[in-house]
Amino acid sequence: MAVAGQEMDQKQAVMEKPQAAPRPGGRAARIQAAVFKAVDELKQAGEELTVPGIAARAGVTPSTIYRRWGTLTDLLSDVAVRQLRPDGEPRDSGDWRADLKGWLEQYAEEMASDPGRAMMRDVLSSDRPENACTCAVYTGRQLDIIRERALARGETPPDTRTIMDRVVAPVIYRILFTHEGADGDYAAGLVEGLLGEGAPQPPACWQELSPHSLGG
Amino acid sequence: MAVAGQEMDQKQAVMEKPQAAPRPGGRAARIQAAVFKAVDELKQAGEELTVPGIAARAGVTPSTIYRRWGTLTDLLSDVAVRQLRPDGEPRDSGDWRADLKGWLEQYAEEMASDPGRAMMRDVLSSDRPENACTCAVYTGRQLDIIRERALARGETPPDTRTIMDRVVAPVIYRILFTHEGADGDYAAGLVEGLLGEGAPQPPACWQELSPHSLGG
DNA sequence: CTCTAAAAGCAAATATTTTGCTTTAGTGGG
DNA sequence: CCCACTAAAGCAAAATATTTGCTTTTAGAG
Repeated sequence: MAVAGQEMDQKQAVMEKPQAAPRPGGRAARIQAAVFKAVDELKQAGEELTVPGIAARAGVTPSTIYRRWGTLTDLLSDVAVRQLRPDGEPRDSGDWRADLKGWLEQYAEEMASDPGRAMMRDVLSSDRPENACTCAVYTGRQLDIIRERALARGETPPDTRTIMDRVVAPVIYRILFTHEGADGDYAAGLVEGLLGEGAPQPPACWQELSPHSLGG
Repeated sequence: MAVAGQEMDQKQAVMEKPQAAPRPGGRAARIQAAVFKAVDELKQAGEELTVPGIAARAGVTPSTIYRRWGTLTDLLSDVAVRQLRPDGEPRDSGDWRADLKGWLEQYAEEMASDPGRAMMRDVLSSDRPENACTCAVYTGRQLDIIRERALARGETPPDTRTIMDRVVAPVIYRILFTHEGADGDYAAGLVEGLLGEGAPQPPACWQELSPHSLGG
């Protein structure tokens, strides 16, 4: 029983448990795919999304899910990041401002939609900071693309961090915290304001506090 | 049994079920307080926060909690908003930039702390948009105070919406999505950049995608 | 081909959530 | 002040979900 102690230690030192992608191509991957698909389908169907339900649909036993993901929340978080991955590059219109406006408008619309909100919530609800971070990385990459093209054309776009701060962050904040959409005008206004002054639309939600549960 | 139909209808038309504060001052309020206190205490103690556990500590039956709040998530959301209520006014230093920097630095630190993150997560995880909205309102009010004072002194601060977009949103986005803190320099940089150009610190988190669950 | 270890299946044990019914506590009318 | 009424709490049984110990399968290494 105590045969290969040192070798074990070496192995453990090297291994870095990559959460949910152990032996790529094998059974693990198949099951992961089945589970993700099951979640997608149940979401589509408007079903209730319970672990037993997902397991049944995936043809898998619940304990498999519990052991791999821990909680429903974490599973949904993983599913959401996957769905948030951008499917293509931002359109190239020959001008970075236009590119950015176009991209942002679509991005804002997606994120403000009910499924978009749900995905963000799922990502943020789990205790997996990597997932939230991945979302930001995806966004940053899209912006980088717009930016690289601009630089190649000799334009001088602000750096990605600035765009995140000035344009992405306000849109997301608005969606998450004010329950307002972030419509085209608002988005365009943010882009206009990117360099120098800019104060577009007024807010709305913060007129009245819900008395709700604030009593004490 | 069908005696007072019309009167019933009138009553129902007037009532607007205010989620969790029904007959103020009575039993309902006492129980709400007991439950909130129980949650606080268990959080303090680092306990696990289950509905049965909270119910036990509050001296209440679990079904009471389930019927009033629906889910643990919603209860925690309510608790979190209460804790996020600001305890005082921002300091008055005689200059709005300084006020804002001071306030923001403290705000960012609070929100970036583990309890702060947990509270934001709790608020955003529930399907109670009012709660998230309330957070934004609280923040807006603090900013309004700084701003009103500035106006009274004859200064010309940007409007609250702009401050939210340019200063609050980036800080929160950073905390939620990049798992970085938002330190004093970063915050100060945002305030400096409020009018005109400004591009402080570099990011960090978005160097590498976690391979985790992005396989397919 | 065999051996090993990680991961899946299975089923029993726990824990949680939901639900129907009963009891209690505020509220308004007499 | 007492009574009737209603909303909410308590209780306990039923339904669900989660955890856990053990067995079986499977992919990969020798």
